[in-house]
Amino acid sequence: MPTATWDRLPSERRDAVVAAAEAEFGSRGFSRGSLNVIAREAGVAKGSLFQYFDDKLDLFAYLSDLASVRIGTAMAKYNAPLPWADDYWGSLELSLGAWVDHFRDHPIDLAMTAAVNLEPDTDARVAVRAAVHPHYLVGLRALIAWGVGSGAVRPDADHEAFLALMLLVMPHLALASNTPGLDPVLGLYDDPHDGIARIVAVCREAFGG
Amino acid sequence: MPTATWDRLPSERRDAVVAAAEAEFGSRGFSRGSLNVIAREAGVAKGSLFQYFDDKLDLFAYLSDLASVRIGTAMAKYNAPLPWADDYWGSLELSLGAWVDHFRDHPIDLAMTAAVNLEPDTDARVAVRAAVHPHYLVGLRALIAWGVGSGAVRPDADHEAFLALMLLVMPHLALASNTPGLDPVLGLYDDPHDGIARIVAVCREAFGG
Amino acid sequence: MPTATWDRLPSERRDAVVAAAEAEFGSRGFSRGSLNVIAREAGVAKGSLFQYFDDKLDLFAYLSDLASVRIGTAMAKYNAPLPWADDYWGSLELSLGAWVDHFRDHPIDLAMTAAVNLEPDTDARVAVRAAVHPHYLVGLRALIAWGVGSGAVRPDADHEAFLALMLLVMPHLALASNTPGLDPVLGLYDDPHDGIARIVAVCREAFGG
Amino acid sequence: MPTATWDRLPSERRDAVVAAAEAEFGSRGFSRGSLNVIAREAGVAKGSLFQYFDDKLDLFAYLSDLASVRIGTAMAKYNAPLPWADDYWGSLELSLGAWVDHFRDHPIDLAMTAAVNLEPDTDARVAVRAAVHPHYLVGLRALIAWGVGSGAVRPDADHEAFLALMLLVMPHLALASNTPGLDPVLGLYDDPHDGIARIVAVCREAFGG
DNA sequence: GATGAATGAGGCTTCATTCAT
DNA sequence: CATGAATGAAGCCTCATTCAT
Repeated sequence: MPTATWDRLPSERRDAVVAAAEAEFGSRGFSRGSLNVIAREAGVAKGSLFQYFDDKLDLFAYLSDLASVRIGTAMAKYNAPLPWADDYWGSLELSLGAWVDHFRDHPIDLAMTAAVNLEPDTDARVAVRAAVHPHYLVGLRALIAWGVGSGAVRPDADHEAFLALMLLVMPHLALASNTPGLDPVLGLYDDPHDGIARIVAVCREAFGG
Repeated sequence: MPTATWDRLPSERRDAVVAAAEAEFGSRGFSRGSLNVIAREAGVAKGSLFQYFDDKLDLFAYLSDLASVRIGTAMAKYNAPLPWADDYWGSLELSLGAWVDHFRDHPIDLAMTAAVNLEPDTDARVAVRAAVHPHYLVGLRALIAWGVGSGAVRPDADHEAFLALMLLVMPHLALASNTPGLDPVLGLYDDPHDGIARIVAVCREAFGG
Repeated sequence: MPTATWDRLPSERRDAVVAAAEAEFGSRGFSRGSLNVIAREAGVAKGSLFQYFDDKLDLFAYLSDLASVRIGTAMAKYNAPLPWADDYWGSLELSLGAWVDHFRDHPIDLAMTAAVNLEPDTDARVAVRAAVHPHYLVGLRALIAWGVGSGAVRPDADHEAFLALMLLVMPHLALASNTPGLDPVLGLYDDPHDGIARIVAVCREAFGG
Repeated sequence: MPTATWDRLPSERRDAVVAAAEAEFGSRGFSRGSLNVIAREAGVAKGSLFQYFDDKLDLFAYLSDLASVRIGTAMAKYNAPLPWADDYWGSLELSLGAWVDHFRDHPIDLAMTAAVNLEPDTDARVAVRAAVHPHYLVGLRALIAWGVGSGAVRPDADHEAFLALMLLVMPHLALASNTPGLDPVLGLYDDPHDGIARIVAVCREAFGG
């Protein structure tokens, strides 16, 4: 989505734009975020942004993409050494714990996730999620496949429903564990790991062998 | 919340403002909705709106409140005649179907739900959810109690997790069934009722007797 | 086309906006004319212009309308005392002379006529001419009817072609008589009245009895 | 006019620039035409355009020149085989028909004609017409001379007025036949050839033998 | 208590031109 | 001689809010 010009840019310039845009969109969301502010903070002319990206949405989609790749990479690294074959549900619990910790430690990723999931403009929300969903789906399908392979997930369980559930739960987990007041029931903000354990237990009942 | 002036107003005037505001916010969302349009459609001076409400957000919060009462009442009416005792999971499926249909038929309620759940300003989001969650929780706790009472929900199941799940799923169901692109897995937008059936089946596996 | 707000405005404010807009559009044309400049020169907030007119084109169309009414009124006054019945072609010549003199004496009308006829943006040009043509046509049809009534114009002449010719010739006359270099043949800029006489003679040959 | 660099250029490069520029100005007009687009379509760096031409207007003037030569050549070719001596007015009608058709089939020539005739900047308009008028006049004087020679045009008719009329009518014919809304009387846009016939008939009455 | 005109900052986007490489 | 990134002024337009009447 960025233009060829963007790719040829010196990396300091790219970094300045990315940092300014993440800060702005992270704190004000997509539709309230301002390109004026981004350009000013990045020390870049307003017009330059339009040499790099088609429009505001294009820039935001690019940042969403960056964030989801970053998140995906981190999670892959967390997931790799886990004993999925031996203890699938335990591994899932550890993985979701790492997921929550990642967002605690990477406020920019948290902010971008919030911006993507909370965008109030319908069109923008749909567009941006369409860009991000595939990334999530790839990772989640693999995760479910491991469960099926190891026998921990019943072959006749509704795997797509499992997928849909995770797609709904994971962003919620990220946000609710790091923002007070979003989850009045499980207390995710105060102690995410207990809530995670209970959620995994539910999944095990529903989809386990 | 509305000023004293608002309460002293002739009810036709109040109704005109509410109708115009719901139509505008319902079709364009909160941030894109325009007070100019609302005033014009209500046949009221722009300045008058500011004698009734502190600002745009205040007006919107008032409408949110109206909507959650309206939604709660409608659902209570839907739920009352269902055979919860005889067929709990079937009733739950019917109830969620009615839930989705309600939002399909009441775009204003949909818009309010979207705005409440998608508010990008963290503080505002937390505050507005704090106001709305209790309404939901009351209804959902009752619903779960019926399940336990009828034996359909296992006594030793994690009832709080069930509650938390429903609190997450229901707004998602309302939005994803009525907005394209939010659910890439179950196809809720194209055929909500199939997705609902699968979700209920998952709950039954997880919490059923 | 102006809003109701415009009509309720104090006349000094209206006059200021009209004067600024005529100066700007007259000197720079429609598409190069700037609303920023107009607002600044009129001593009015940028946003106010949009309370008075739907958009830039709406404002320009209004000014065109004003100018054509002004021109039409002036011409009607010139035409009234002329001896159309006794000496049609002589009267036509005098009338066209007055037409040219009017634009010499009213540079704003000249500038607006230029702006309407020379607008380079196709859509704007079409829209603006559509607003102005009817005014011209009413006057010209009357003028031709007098010729037919007096017997000076042959009943079987192509009256519509006469009309089309006048519609083409008159703006050209106005511009070419008051701008050097537009008419390299008849010398309208140096001595409009000789050129007019020759044009009327052509019409007499073509449409006369 | 082009720089010396332009003349030293490989002809493919020149052709690419000319083709891209004609396409852009042809479809979007002078003021809305974009040098960015031209450079991109021509496969040439933006900066290069400024090594070939002083500025946007210089490039456009060059294209205008190309176009008027092209138009003149095309019309000479159309006119040559027509039976001017035997049927002057019929030939004129055919010639004007071909004129209109040429512009229908060559939108770039149409755009150039529009830009030349509609240039809103007074000085630029005068200058560019001064460059183009001589081309027209040579052709038109020849055309009128044929009429006089064949006896179709009265020797004592006002030949200069005929010339001036054609100079006014021909660009109008080109534009009005190919742009809706410019001619509300004769319907040139819908059926140019009927309008042309009526115009020629008028000329015949006015100047014919 | 109602009105509605005025405000003006701010929104996104375009583009001819420059100039260092 | 070609390149193309950077510029930044300027474009039109929106809108919540104020305040004098």
